[in-house]
Amino acid sequence: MGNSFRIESSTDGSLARAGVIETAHGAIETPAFIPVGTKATVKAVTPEALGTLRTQAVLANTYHLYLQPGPELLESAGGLGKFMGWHGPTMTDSGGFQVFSLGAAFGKRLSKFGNRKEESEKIEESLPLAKVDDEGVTFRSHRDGSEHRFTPERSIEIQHAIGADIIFAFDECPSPETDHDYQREAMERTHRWALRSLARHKELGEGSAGDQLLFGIVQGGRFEDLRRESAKAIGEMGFDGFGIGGTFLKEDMGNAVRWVNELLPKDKPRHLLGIGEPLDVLIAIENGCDTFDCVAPTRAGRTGTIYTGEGKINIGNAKFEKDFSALEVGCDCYTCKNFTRAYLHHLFDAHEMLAATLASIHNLRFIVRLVENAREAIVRGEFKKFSEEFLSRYIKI
RNA sequence: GCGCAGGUGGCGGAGUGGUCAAUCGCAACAGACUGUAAAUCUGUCGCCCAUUGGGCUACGAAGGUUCGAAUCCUUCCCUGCGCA
Repeated sequence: MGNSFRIESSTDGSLARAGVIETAHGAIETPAFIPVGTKATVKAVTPEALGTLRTQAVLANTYHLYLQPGPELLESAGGLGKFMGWHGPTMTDSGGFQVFSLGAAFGKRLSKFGNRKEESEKIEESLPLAKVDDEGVTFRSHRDGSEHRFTPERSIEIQHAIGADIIFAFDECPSPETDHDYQREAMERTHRWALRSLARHKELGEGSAGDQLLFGIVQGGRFEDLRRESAKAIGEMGFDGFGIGGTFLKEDMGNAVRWVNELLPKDKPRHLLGIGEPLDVLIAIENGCDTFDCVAPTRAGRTGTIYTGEGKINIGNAKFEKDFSALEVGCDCYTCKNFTRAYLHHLFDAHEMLAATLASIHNLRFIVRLVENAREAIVRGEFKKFSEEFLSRYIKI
């Protein structure tokens, strides 16, 4: 596997860098925000619109596509991109995150970020749908309860069938509530799984056309020793790039990412998994990440939260009923150029499907543009200044 | 005019002597959402103070029975259906 990544510029004083990842379906100029299209669709947004808002790649999910419509179907369709009508680069997550979301997090209000305040609300216990052992993970389908088993090998096989340009090693994503001991155990297991993922990838000829890039995933939670150990181990295994996975406390994310990126090989791309609020993206870039995927822009958009330069607004609020200005004045997205806050308010109020589409388009464009601007700033050598200017305006309302 | 069925919080609709400021749904108001179990979830939702809690006014209106009434009785008003 030749190197498919080159750095165009990097800044002094931070780990931020601008580069290009070459894939079989085109280049990704980094840093880049990658929208999530779990089930081979970025919810509510057409591929055409994704192109217009200058999305560079889409990330789908192995677990979901495996359950529906199944890897065989995707393979006969000519691969993920062709199937979904998206002709740019694609990625698939390995299913490792579902170890968490269907496991420890199942039935609880738990996200990638831990809560420093123990909001110990009594949460009704529900049986997890995922169980980890050293060999792999046994899942129960969230759709029909049927039992399925993922191993690192199986995940890679499925990802080969799905055919995304960048695929990920199968990992265990532990809960933010787990302690150092368990984080170590999960990390070590993830390392073993990484080697197995890599081995299976090679056996299969590195992708059907030999052109799938495999990224290894760093774990270690919020613990510095584990993060560094994981970065070192995964970094030496010979992956085409890296994913930074796992969970942390909100305020520790920047550190966790920095610990890792100080040690990962500089000449390979680093993808921060599942991060994507505007502030977090800037922190990630500053600390050396090249790409990030996140459901936040689309999920928030679908549920009425709109990103603006001054922070997030909830468009359903009564105060927007007669606000005939754009969602964000000066925004170059389709939604802002053609519709008003009052109209979006009405669409949400009326539960119209177009609400989700227009809001998702805006939020995606907002964050894609933020990252585009960050890239330009890196190239100019002014990332720090750019970031500070953005932060000074972007207040959490 | 007679007969029957009804009148409950913004709306729909439970409740038919005490644990009822009143199930539930909708609407309203607000919040959350970070590798998507998500076009989802949570909270508030008579009025006034309060942290747990307390006070007040309420189930068409007015009287009455009862220790106690949204629930029982009387009269009145209104609505729907049927018959004249």
